[in-house]
Amino acid sequence: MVLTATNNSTEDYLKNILILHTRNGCVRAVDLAAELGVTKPSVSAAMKRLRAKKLVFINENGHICLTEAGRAIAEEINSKHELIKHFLMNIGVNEKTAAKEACSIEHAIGEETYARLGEFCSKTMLGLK
Amino acid sequence: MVLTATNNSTEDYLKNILILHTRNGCVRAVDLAAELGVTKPSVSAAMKRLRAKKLVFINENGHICLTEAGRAIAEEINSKHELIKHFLMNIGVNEKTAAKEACSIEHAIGEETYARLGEFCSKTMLGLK
DNA sequence: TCAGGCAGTTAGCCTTGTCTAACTGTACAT
DNA sequence: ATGTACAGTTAGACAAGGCTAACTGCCTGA
Repeated sequence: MVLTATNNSTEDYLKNILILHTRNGCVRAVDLAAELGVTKPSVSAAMKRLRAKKLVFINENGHICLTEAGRAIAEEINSKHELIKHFLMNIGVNEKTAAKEACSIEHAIGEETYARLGEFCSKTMLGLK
Repeated sequence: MVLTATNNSTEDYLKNILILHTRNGCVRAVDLAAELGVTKPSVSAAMKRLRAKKLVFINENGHICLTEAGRAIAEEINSKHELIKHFLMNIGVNEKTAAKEACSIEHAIGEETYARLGEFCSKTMLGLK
C-alpha cells in the first residue's frame, strides 16, 4: 500500500486495465478506449507513458498486461474505489452518483484515510459489500 | 448551491481568494501566489481566465475581488472543504492529512453527497465545528 | 530627484492529455 | 490471392496550466 508517484490519469488507466482483465481475461487498447470514453490514439499514448514507467507491458498476443508495480497501484485504487462507494451508498447517496464520485475521490485519499474509513465503516455500517 | 461548470484550478483560486479576503481584508496577486504555492505569472494568467468568466474583478485599489458568481462558488467549495475535513478528523484522520485531502475531495463531491454527508455528520458525530 | 524595491504583466517555453486524419499490418472470407 | 475489416500507431493540432526571464510602473527613502 505505498504508491509510487502517479497521477489521476495513470491511476485511471491502471484501474481500468485491471477491471477489464478481470472481466474479459485480457485487455486490448480498443476495449480500454471504449471503457474510458477516449480514442485509440489517447490509449496508445497513455500506454507508451505507462510502459516507460514499467507499469504495463504488451504480451506475446499483443494484449495489455499490468506489471507487478502496475497491478499493485491498480488494486490499491480499486480498493479505495469500492470502499468509498460503499461508504457513500451507506450514507444515502444513490449508487450512480456514489460510483461516479468514488472515481474522483479514490485518487485523493491516502493510506491513513483509507485505513480510518475502513475501520469506521466496519464499526458503524452494514457489511462491507 | 448549483455550480456553473468550473474545474479544480478555478475552484482553488476562488476558494483561496475568499480565504485571503477573510483573513486580510483584501487580496493581492502576490499573496494568492504565496498561498497557493505558484508563481505570480500563473496567478496573473489565472485571473485573466477568471475575469473572462466574470468570477473576479479588480477593484479601484488594484485588489482582486470576487463577483457574486465567484463568491457563490468559493463559498460552496469552502463549505465542502470544512465538512469533509470535519468528517475525516472525526473518523481519526490527523488534522494535517484531513486538511490536505479535503482540498482534493472538495472538488469531487456534488450537491447530493454534500447534503448526505452533512446529515450523517450531525446525526453520528460530535458538533459540527 | 532619483535609485531600489516591489507588484503585476508579457513573452516564450514545457508537459500532460486529448483529438482527428491518415497510415500500417494482420487476418479472414470469398 | 486479394479485398475488406479491424487493431494499433504516427503525425500534427489544441487547451490548460505551470514555469522563467524580462519588462513596466509606481512609490518611497535618502
